[in-house]
Amino acid sequence: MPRARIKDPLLKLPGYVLRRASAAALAELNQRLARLDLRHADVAMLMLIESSPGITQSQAGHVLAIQRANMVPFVARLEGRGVLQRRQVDRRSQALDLTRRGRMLLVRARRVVAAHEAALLKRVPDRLRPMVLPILMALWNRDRP
Amino acid sequence: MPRARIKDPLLKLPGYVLRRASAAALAELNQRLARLDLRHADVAMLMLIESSPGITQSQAGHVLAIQRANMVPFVARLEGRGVLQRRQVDRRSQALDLTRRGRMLLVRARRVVAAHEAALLKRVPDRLRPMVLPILMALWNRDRP
DNA sequence: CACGATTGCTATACTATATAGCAGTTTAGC
DNA sequence: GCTAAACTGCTATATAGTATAGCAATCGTG
Repeated sequence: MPRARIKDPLLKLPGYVLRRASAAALAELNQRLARLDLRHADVAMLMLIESSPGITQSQAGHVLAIQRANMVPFVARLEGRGVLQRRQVDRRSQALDLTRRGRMLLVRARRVVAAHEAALLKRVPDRLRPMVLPILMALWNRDRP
Repeated sequence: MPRARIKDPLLKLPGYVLRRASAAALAELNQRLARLDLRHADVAMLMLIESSPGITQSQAGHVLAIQRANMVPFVARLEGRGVLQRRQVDRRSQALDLTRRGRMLLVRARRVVAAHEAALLKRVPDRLRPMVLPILMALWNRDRP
């Protein structure tokens, strides 16, 4: 006989469920991206640079909430991989651009991300689906784009 | 003149916003808990043990998604702090129980968590609020409790 | 022009999470 | 009952993500 089923007393706490949902989704996404040898943050960066070519390193860090210090090895890795290149915009700022290779990789990465996002949304009942993004944005406290 | 405002092209992706919202909420909670010298995982553990006294270490790890290997220093720290105690239930399993000190700390921690959760929900417009938990549970893929 | 703010960087540290393997123990199937 | 499989706690180790402090050079503004 299996021991009495343990109940998770935290399931009523939105903050807790938010964390668990995020962790699960992130792990899933990273697994999907593994075959492109990418992590979720890489794709976020590529998409951001594509959207704002020539964005500076510090601006990118600001948008993605990556600290200056952590941007250094992060960008260096992507540059070393040949998916982005840095360009001196003045004598302290580095502008970032996708390389041809980066753009091609991004095409594939975007497909993976799209599949992931679709899978996520599909778990939500139809009637609730339109509320997903507004609620997440509100929880993020980022209603103003 | 300020450079053209950079737009975050990821704001339409629920998975991305989920991650950002989770990270922001978690940082906020940990800050609130700092004055009790607790982290979010500590409180989760305390609440779980309170809800299921005598739960074994491995069961607790299973519910909270903490791996066996990582449970060891985690539980040791809480035990060293005198908020929980371990009890040998058979010759391999450790049952966990709150100490008196643990129960008293939990009372205060729960107030902090409640304030945090309330603050989270308050950011969501009234009409959407009832959908928060169902949506997060669905995204977690954990509809079945 | 001078001062404060910004940028990229190094070094470092801490948290969270993950894997592999081990010894002892319990459970389940035969 | 005995053996094989599964489980438990543990050590050791590795990686990812995040955080702080401080530095030198540079830029923007008053």
